[in-house]
Amino acid sequence: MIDINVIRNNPDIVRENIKKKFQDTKLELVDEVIELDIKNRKLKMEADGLRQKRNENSDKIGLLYREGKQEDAEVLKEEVKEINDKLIDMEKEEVELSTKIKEIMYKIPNFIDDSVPLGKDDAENVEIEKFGEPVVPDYEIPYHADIINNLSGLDKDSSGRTSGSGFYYLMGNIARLHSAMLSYARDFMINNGFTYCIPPFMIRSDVVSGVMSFEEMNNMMYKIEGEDLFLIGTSEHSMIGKFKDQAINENELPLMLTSYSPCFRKEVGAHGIEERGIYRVHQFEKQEMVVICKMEDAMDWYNKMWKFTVDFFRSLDVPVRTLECCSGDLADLKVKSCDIEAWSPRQQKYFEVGSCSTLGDAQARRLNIKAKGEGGNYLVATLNNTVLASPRGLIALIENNYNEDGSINVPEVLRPYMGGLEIIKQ
RNA sequence: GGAGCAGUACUCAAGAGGCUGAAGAGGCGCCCCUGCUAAGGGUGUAGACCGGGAAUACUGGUGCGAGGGUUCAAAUCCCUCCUGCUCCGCCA
Repeated sequence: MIDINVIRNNPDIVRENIKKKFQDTKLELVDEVIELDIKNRKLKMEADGLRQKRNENSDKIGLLYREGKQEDAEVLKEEVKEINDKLIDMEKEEVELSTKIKEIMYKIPNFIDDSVPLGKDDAENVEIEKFGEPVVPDYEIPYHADIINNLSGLDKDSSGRTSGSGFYYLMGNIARLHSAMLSYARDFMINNGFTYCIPPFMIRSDVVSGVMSFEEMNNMMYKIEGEDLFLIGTSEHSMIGKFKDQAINENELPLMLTSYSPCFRKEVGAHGIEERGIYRVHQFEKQEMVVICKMEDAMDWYNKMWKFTVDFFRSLDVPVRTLECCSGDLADLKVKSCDIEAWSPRQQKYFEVGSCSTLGDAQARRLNIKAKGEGGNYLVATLNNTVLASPRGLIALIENNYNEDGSINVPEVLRPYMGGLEIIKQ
């Protein structure tokens, strides 16, 4: 969500931004919202004038009553009644107009950063940098689900019976490895100065609509029946929602938070859930990082944040690369975003394990998150990034630490979390 | 889930239909005094959001947990909801 003042004063740069995102069908929204905005302000001026008159008269009525001039008061009462009659329709229109304006403003994409590569869709995302040698062993790496299965670490038959497709039972040392990774990810971020946080796993609809677009909401979020509650798709939702309608003391910025949560996603849309294994699932667990900072610091933080994830995976000896989201693939709220992809020696390509984004002040504007400074309040920037999402991260780890005999090496940093175990084998 | 109480500005808190944008205190700003000291006196300070305006001038509107309602007029009366506290019930 961008500032409507920009549309008032400089609609061309808004149009240009829409074009850069290949959303030409949204161009007409700019003119539409300009027109509605003019109407709205004109109406507000008129209505404010009437309200002023009403307030003045009401005060007078009070005075007249005290002076015992009942009759004069009655005359004024009638006058105010007339004003109120006029206001009924006007106020209804005010609500309609501002609702429409808000709807359109929600649809107009946030300004992308100048550095974002232009492109239509994910096919045009750009590899930025590789970290670590993408090793291809001279033996074949089986499909991740088969590796885990052979180590008695996965039971999808049972989860199918209890919960349907898209769920899993992780078992034994594999389950422990999954938890070890998450614990390590938590400590990794704590050691980098972040504050650990366990948020609510359900949030209300007003928070949901503040942190994501409408389509995302439909495709991702599970709603609790009979309640105004949704299961979170990522802890970013509750972590950003935490600050809804808050004015944070300027000297507390930047807020550096790392949160753990299970994540629930419907995965409706392009890919669906039909994939075998545990790559695309309805439920996973994630260690997330969230930063709230001043707008001018956002880009620095963005660059620090994706680097944390790279460092994290490198500390597990998993080769990764960063893939920058092109303009057309960038969600409407985002200023800039990149995926962290891990190397898959089986597929001999990289696959997504995390995503780092700066939303600028778009989320803050939607949710009314401000900083309290000396010169007044101002909107903050919000950023989020995955440290580790598992089972996806688990898959990366397993493939890259797979031995020809079917066993898996436990990376050194994880051994303290595994009771010293060095290798997982049959 | 049941019962009771409460939600006012940075904080505490008064207010119980109009004279309340909101007493008082703390805090904070400034000034003064001072050997009796984690001190005294004086004085000032009210936010936020949306409009008009070149404007940091001036000005209108909104606003006392949220949303409705009654009224010429609502922090104040009524309804619904949310949140917190206390008690009961239930339960990891």
